[in-house]
Amino acid sequence: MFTNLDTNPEKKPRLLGELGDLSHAKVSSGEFKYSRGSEIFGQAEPAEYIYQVIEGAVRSHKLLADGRRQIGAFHVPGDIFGLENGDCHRFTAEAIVDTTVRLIRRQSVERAAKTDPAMVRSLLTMTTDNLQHVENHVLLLGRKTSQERVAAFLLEMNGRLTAAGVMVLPMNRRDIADYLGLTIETVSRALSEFQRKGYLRFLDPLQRKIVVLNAAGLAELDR
Amino acid sequence: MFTNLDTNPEKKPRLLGELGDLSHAKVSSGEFKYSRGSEIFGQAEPAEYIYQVIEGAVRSHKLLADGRRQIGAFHVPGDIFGLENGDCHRFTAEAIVDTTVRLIRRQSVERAAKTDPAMVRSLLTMTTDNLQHVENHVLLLGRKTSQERVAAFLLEMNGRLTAAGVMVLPMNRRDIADYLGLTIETVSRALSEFQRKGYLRFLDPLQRKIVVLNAAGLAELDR
DNA sequence: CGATGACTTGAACGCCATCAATCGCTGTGG
DNA sequence: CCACAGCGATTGATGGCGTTCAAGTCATCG
Repeated sequence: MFTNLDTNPEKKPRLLGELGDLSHAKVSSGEFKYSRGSEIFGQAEPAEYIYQVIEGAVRSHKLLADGRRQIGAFHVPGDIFGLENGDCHRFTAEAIVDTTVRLIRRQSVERAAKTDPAMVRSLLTMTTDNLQHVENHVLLLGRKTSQERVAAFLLEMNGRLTAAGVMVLPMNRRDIADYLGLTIETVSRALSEFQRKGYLRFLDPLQRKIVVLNAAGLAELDR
Repeated sequence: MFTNLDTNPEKKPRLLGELGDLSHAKVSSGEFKYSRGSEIFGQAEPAEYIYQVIEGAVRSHKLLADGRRQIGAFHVPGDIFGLENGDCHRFTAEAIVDTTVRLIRRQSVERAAKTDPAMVRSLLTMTTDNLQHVENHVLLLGRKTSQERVAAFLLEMNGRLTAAGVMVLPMNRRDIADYLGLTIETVSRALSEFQRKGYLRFLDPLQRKIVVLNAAGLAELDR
């Protein structure tokens, strides 16, 4: 699954390259800031823009009628989100911390796609990457134990937001729990267990700054 | 989620239309039969073909090292599966019953896509539909109770393979359980419970032929 | 300071998994 | 034809993993 065990991988993933495709073309784009906790778009709203995180972090989620929440993905700098083929957003997106995003008018992408086949290709590639992530998440949610889930989460985030050997999580335990289909207590217990095993170390009292000491050990647990 | 409550919907979903796009174009295709239980392609194998179910049923799954299985989707007549953007299959696909599929050389689709922008569009639409299904499944696996999962499954299948008011499930309880992230016993208990409530009726001793008597009741449970 | 929010830790509960027995049907061979 | 094995499914008993409920700690902020 998330087999990226590097402690210091390339910062910007290929999606930035993809947006390169979008941005150099004749598509209009601008920037916008969202403060911590604010909604960027809501589920079932018409999709007017496509977004790319410049700074900060975003979560995309679905809600059940009684408030149960499932987070589908976290978006960190470089990631594109809110890309829809249909007319409406299928998730609600919120800024986890103060966040700057680039906005691209969906209409202008559509227009560009009409004349530029490479653009449609690009959209297809991004959608497929997205699909692949969600498919792996289905396996995690359907069949993995709580420890395996938390280990997988750490490995995923370790690959995506580690700098100078330290991973700084922008999201709280509730967000993690709702991403992994668990409760905050279970997430907390798994993290404590990993610490006791010497797989990781916390650098701050809030325990959001994490050094992974034994990625192979975590990968062993994930499997 | 799966809000199709019709007991007798259009047999062939839009995907057939999509493949229409594929088949009328200059892409080579043929037919092939797989017997019950046989593998159509394996995870991580190079993707040489794209498939459409003509008759029968197919399951796509991922495995963990110790044998735990997660079924990502069931494919019934009209459905396309095995469509990859990358080089390799991300699931293993097996025939649930004796099954006839149409094979389309992936290469010929790729070639057609180079010259025909509508073809890429078509691929994008199919991938997006796929993505949407998996996104809903993530919510189900992450946050729904066992009864809600089974109810959602029944409603989904009711929309896809009901004829003359009767839904005939091609898959056994193990397949259903591995699709819903449950055990066969839990699936069985939920179905018995629904029968007791008068939401459905079994027509055969194997309890694969089902008449849904109260789809609204099931939808209530799903939510 | 007292209040609040994020996180951890402990104890008890409950949903679903596990283990096991049984039922009904199918196919096979004496 | 019947005995019997085998498969798929249901049903019951029990147990465990993760949830729920409840403190408790620590840091921040008014």
